Amino acid sequence: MAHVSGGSAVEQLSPVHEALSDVIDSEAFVPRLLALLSNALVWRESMLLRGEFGLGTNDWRVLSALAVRPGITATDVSEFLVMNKAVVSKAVNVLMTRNLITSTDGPRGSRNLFLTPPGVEMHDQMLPISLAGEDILLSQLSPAEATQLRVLLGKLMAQIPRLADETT
Amino acid sequence: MAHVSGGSAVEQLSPVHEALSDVIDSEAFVPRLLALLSNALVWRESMLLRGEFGLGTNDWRVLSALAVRPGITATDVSEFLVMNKAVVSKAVNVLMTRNLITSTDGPRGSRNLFLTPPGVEMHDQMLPISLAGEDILLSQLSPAEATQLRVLLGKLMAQIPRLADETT
DNA sequence: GAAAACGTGTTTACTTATAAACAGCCTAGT
DNA sequence: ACTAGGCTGTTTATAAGTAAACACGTTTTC
Repeated sequence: MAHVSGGSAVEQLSPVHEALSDVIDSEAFVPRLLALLSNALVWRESMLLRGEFGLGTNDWRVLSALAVRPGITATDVSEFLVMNKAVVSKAVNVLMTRNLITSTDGPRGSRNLFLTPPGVEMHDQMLPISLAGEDILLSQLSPAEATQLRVLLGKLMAQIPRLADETT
Repeated sequence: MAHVSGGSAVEQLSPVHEALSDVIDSEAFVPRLLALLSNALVWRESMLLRGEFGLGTNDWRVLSALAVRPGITATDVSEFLVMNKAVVSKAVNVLMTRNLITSTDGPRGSRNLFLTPPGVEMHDQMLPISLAGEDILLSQLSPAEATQLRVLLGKLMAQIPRLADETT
């Protein structure tokens, strides 16, 4: 082991601490697994959508929201997708410019958003790409396992409010 | 339903398309669940660590890597944590400035990184916060379920290379 | 009916992430 | 020895995300 110059250093933690912190970056630490999986999915989707359609993941998310909930407002999209208002605003701008969505004036200065026919076409082309991500990820799971995974993740989702509470 | 002004719009997709795209933002779509869970965890950890110690999640990640692998280089940390080189470089800078880590000169102009005693102390204070995130998330799972979750996520992890391959 | 409060969406300033270019150093080959 | 290439880690430029401030119009409230 190299000589330590310019200050004291610790080359070995106590066994207890090492055992604990070993977990953090191991394959057993769920938060790390979730982060790596999510990052890989987003990265893939971003690459494919940008490359083939010149749209970002946020644009795609908004487009997909309007496919399911035609006529909702930007604020609704923001809540529905758990997405920042500014991000939605920019995505709406992009989609408007490319004539993929239109809007009608709603109450209180709001605007109801709709897909245009080209928007529907674009949506139909993007959707399979997005769905394929899940297919690839789950391809080694049996149907029963896939179901169980969703059940377990659902239970985890229920704990999100407790994570947020802790910071207050 | 409001009148559509300034262009044609589509208020309703075909049943087939609607049924498909409905999945994307539903509780059954695994990529979305993973993203929401991961974001919530990172958000919580970021808030707590920044608030209590003035360090970001990247600083913490690097610190934890050095606790498990004392003496590794910045490049090693980058690979170990699947983290951008630039991010590691900045984190190392922060940690150096605060005397939480030291370095010794290694081969080829590399530097071996070590925790200092204050770094170990900081690590011991931060670790429980990080571990608590997982505890909260898994708190409604039985031990058997928790194990199964890790197994399933492990199978998903094995598919990450296939996600990356698709973009080439 | 004027003033305050609210809800809409946009803009701004700031932070963070990403990838490519870069400079320095060592090694290897000729 | 001297050049070419391959490492290290840093810097830079660009893109993306975040939160607060903002402007505008519409309700309320007195």
